[in-house]
Amino acid sequence: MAAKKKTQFAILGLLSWKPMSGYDVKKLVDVGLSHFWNENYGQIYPTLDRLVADGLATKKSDHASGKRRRFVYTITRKGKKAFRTWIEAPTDAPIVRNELQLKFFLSSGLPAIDSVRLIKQHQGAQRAALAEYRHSEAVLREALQNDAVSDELDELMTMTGTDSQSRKKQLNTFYLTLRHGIHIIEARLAWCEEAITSLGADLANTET
Amino acid sequence: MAAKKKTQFAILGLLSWKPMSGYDVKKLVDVGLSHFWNENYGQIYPTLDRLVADGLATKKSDHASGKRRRFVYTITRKGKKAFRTWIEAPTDAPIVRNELQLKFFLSSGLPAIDSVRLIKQHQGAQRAALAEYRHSEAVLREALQNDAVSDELDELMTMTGTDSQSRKKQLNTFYLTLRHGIHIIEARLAWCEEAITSLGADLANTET
DNA sequence: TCAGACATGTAAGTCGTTACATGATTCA
DNA sequence: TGAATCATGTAACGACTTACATGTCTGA
Repeated sequence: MAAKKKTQFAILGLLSWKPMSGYDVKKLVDVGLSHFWNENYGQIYPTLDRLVADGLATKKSDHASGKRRRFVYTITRKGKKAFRTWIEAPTDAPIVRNELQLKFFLSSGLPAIDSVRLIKQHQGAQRAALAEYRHSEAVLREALQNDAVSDELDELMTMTGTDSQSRKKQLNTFYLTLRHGIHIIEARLAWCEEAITSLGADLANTET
Repeated sequence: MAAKKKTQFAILGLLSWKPMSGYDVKKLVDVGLSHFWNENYGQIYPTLDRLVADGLATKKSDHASGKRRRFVYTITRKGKKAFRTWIEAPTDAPIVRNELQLKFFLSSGLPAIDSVRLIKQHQGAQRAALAEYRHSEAVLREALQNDAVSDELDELMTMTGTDSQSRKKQLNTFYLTLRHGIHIIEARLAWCEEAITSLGADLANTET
């Protein structure tokens, strides 16, 4: 029939940390999961309502005291159970749609110089991403070593609802998740170097 | 409104090598692009018809001489132009949906031992994939060095319609594409090691 | 003969993106 | 006062997956 409703579990997992709104969900996904996951409002709000319909979460208006209207979703016991079941179920292999690789593969009939141009653009984007990740890595590493979070991190920790006991564990999870992103980007950059060298040799052979 | 019709260009790119059927398209995608792309029949056949409707390809019955019924699609001049335009257009960043990373990130509230189990399963799957890739790598490397393709490869080269002049270039593209997959899998495995070590230290700290 | 590969297609349902629509609050 | 951020949602349109449906040919 159809796919696996992973959006539901992703949101359920975030709610298992702390009750939050659709807006909070979006922000946390963007900040914490962006290099291997993404969700958008068009998915999030309907999914939250569905979670409620399925009894996995409850919806409460948090509109009091002259504040903005805001709906906070809280995971139920049934929701926690469903989340645990999902965690323990077999995990699908990573799904990747890499347009650069697709273009590179398909453009084998074109001059090598075109492929090199393609790869160099990609290389630039990956280097920029790496620089950002390296910054976050430094911030997290410092927090882990000094056992004290910076202002920058404090907001994130508040959003996740982490209490002080589990803070270090949560930080380490963030750190390791980021390390995964760094490993992947470095792998892509290593490939760029290798491919450019290989195609450069081609160019030298055919053009001299 | 909606997404970018990359399936169309992926198929167009394959047709730019050689006229082929929907079945051929599926096989080539599975063999050559599987670690960074996938298509299925439910996409392929409608897309091929759409390509024809848009004047980017033509459809011919290849049903003669007691053979099976078979429809072969041929790229048109307009199709080639559209393909070139796509190649030269800005390339989207890779899109990844990594369920393992998602689970790992979300399960930070669970005991470290659960995370370790999760990662070890993933590690096993990645090791198996690496072994397969290593085999293909050896086959391709040999073909490149000896300038002679094995039987195993010959079928692939026939499918792609490569003539003898561009054969070496085509082989090198296959090789580099595969190298990308190997870089990525190695990065994932390196992360697994790192994460298990880190979580192992946690376990030692909290359980002794 | 019979399994496996060849070959084409549809139906149903979900996923996912983008644009649109609307409005409140905060802070410089 | 006006830009940025907070906040919620819908509509339209593809994209994507899976199961189903059907039939042929080849080679062990």
